[in-house]
Amino acid sequence: MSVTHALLGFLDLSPMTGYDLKRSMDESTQAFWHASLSQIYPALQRMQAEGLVESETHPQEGKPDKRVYRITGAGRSALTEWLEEPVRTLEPGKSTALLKLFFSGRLAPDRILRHLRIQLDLHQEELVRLRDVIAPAVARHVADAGLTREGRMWELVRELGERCEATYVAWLEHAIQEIETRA
Amino acid sequence: MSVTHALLGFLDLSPMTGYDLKRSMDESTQAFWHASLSQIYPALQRMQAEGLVESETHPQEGKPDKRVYRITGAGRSALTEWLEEPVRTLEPGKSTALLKLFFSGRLAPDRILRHLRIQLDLHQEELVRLRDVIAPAVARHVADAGLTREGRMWELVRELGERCEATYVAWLEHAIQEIETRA
DNA sequence: GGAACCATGTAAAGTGTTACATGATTTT
DNA sequence: AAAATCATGTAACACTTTACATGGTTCC
Repeated sequence: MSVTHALLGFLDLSPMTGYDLKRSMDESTQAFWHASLSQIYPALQRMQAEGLVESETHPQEGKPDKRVYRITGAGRSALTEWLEEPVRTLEPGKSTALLKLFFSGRLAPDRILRHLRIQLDLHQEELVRLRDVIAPAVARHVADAGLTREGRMWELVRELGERCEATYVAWLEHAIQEIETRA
Repeated sequence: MSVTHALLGFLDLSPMTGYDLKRSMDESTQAFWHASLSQIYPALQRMQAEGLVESETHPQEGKPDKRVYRITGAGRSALTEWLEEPVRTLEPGKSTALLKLFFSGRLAPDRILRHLRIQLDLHQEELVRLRDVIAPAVARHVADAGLTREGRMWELVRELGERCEATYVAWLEHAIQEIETRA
C-alpha cells in the first residue's frame, strides 16, 4: 500500500490535516499519484496505530475539529527506507482513452475524430496548467521555503509532465490529421 | 469494470481462450491496459452469465480442457456502446518511480542517479521493444489478416507509445546530467 | 439562492493482486 | 534437472471508488 508513502512524503515537508494532504496531492503529484479523502482518512488512522505519524486535535467552531498529523521518527525511517529502494520494473498504466482508440477500427472516422478532439482539448489544458500554473508555483515555493533540493526534484518531475503532455498533444494532432486525410 | 470491455474488444477480433486473451494483451495493450489470468477467468464467467460471450469446450489430453470464448450479439452491442462514448476527463495514472523522485530531495545524489539509471535502462528497453518487436508485429498482423482499419489504430497507438518512451528516455538523460553536474 | 470550500469520517461495493492447486509438454 | 509454456481455476487479501452523513462559511 503506497498511499502510506505518499502521505509520509508530504508530512515530512510539514504537518498537515487529511484535507491539506488531499489538496497538496491535487496541486502537485496529481498526474502520477493521487488519492481520495475516503482513502486518506482511514490511512492516516492506520498509520497512527502503526506509529508512523502522530496527531493533535485543534478544536474549531462550526466545523469538525481539525486533526493535524505530524510524521514521527519511525515514519521518517519508513519513508527513507522506501525512497532508497529503487523501482526495478516498468509499471504499466491504464488509459481508457487509448484502449478505446485501440479497438476503434470499426467506428466511423468522424466519431473517432470527435473523441480525439476531446482528448486534444484535455491535454492542451493540462499542458497550459503545467506551464502557467505549476511551474511558477514550484518556483515560488522554492523561493519562499528555501527547499532547494526538494524544489529541484519537483521541477524535474514537472518538466517530464510538460514534455509528455507536449508529446501527447503533438501525437493527437498527428493522429487527427492522419484520420482526416485518409477518411 | 473495464476488463470486460478490453476482453470484448479482443474477442470481437476472434474467438479465444482466457489464456490467449492474456497473451494478446501482453503483446499489444500491455503498456496502457493489462489484466492478470486470475482476473480474466472469473470475468469471462461473469460475462457469459450476462450473455456477452458464449463458450465451447475443446477436450485435450494431459492439459485442462480448452474453453474458447466467442462474443455474442449482445456483447458486440455493449462493445459498440462503450466505444462510442468519449472519454471526457484526464485519467491520472500512478507511477511509483515518479512519486519517489518527487520526494527524493533528501536522498544522496548518487542514490538518485542510481535509481534514474535503472529507469533509463527499463525505458530504453521498452523503446526498443516498441520499435523492433511491436512495429513489425503490427505490420505483419495487418498484412496477414487484412485488418486495415484496425491496423491503422494499432499503429497510431504504438506510435504514441514510441513517442512517449522517447520523450521519457530523453528526459531521464537530461535529469541524470542535471544531477551529475549540480551534485 | 446555489455552488464551492472547509473538515471529518463510515459503509458498501467494486476492482485487482498474490498465493494456492494441478499437471503434462517443451525448451534450455 | 530446471524453467518455461500451456491451461484452468479458487481463495484470501489488498486497495480504490462511490455513496452516505453532517454542517457552517464564503464566494458568485
